[in-house]
Amino acid sequence: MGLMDTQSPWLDDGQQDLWQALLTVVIALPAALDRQLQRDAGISNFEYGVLAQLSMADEATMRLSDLARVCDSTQPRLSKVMDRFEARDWVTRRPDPSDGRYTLATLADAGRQKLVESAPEHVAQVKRLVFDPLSAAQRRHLGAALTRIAATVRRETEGG
Amino acid sequence: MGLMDTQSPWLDDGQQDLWQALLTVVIALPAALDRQLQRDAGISNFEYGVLAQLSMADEATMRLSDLARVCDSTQPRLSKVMDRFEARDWVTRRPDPSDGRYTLATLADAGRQKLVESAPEHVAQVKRLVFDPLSAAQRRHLGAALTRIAATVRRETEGG
DNA sequence: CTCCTTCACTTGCCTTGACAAGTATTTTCA
DNA sequence: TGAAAATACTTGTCAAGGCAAGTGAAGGAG
Repeated sequence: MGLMDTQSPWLDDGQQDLWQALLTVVIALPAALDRQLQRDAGISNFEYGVLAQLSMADEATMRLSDLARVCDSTQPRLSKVMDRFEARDWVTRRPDPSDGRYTLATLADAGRQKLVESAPEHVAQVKRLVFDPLSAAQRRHLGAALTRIAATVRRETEGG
Repeated sequence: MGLMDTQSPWLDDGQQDLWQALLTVVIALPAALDRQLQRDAGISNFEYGVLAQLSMADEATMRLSDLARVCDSTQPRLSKVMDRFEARDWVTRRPDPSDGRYTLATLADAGRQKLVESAPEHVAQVKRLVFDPLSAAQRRHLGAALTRIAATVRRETEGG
């Protein structure tokens, strides 16, 4: 992480290849996930993530602000998704008894059922697109590198 | 790439970590790039990519359909961006003499100037967020893994 | 106790992007 | 040769998401 890393205003050839591949992945991968979920389950990748995160929480219940953070979402975006989910009885909302400013969201039975229905094909798609092309060693390396980048981007998003 | 890879309907713990990091990167990284470019240059990451791809082409000229493909874009999306660019004299459009169905886009001087102005801070941001956190070996591994995933996703997008 | 600030969430306006239909040009084939 | 199909791009319509302003609740100063 010396000076050279940020000094030259251009990327060298090897960096260009990495960068182009990363651009393709960050653009085309979410689109591919959205297509599969939209086709098979009628929900977006983001909506799936909201259901999945809620399902993993204690009592299947979270504060909306926490849910927004783990879903990499803004509050207005999550708010509108929760409107749709509540209309379909996939979740319930109620004020947090311990602090009326917070809102607690709980995954309802119909929402859990939707998630369980959607999961197998979605997980299979993730494995096809991300895990199957890689060896076990490549997966380890990829995980390590992405974890570092994700941490850096998170710092930038929150603090910067 | 044995049966186990696609058979079980769930991800194991190591896969979960990789997957969560990848989700963060594909969502938060484009957002961080957009913020920087919007703030410093008044353009989106996608618009920067269009200018950059055009600038690298022979004679700074490409068919719109080719440009859309290398930018991972649909045709309507690119069409509207070209409307804005043409209004600012950043590009010119004309029918391809060899086949009037194609449209050739050429980067104009003002467009190249905008790109050159915007590039240093943008490239620095890319280096900060993506390259600086990694060792040289990690960069090689990441590039190899992403190239494989990108190829798989591209096949899915085009053929599937 | 009252007012002000802070905090969490929601609402309204606007831009962006996707999909489908429309237009213009070239190719195909009877 | 002339109508039909294919190709490349543009336009129209609609939903999704970002930002700023609005609402309601909790803490703090006077």
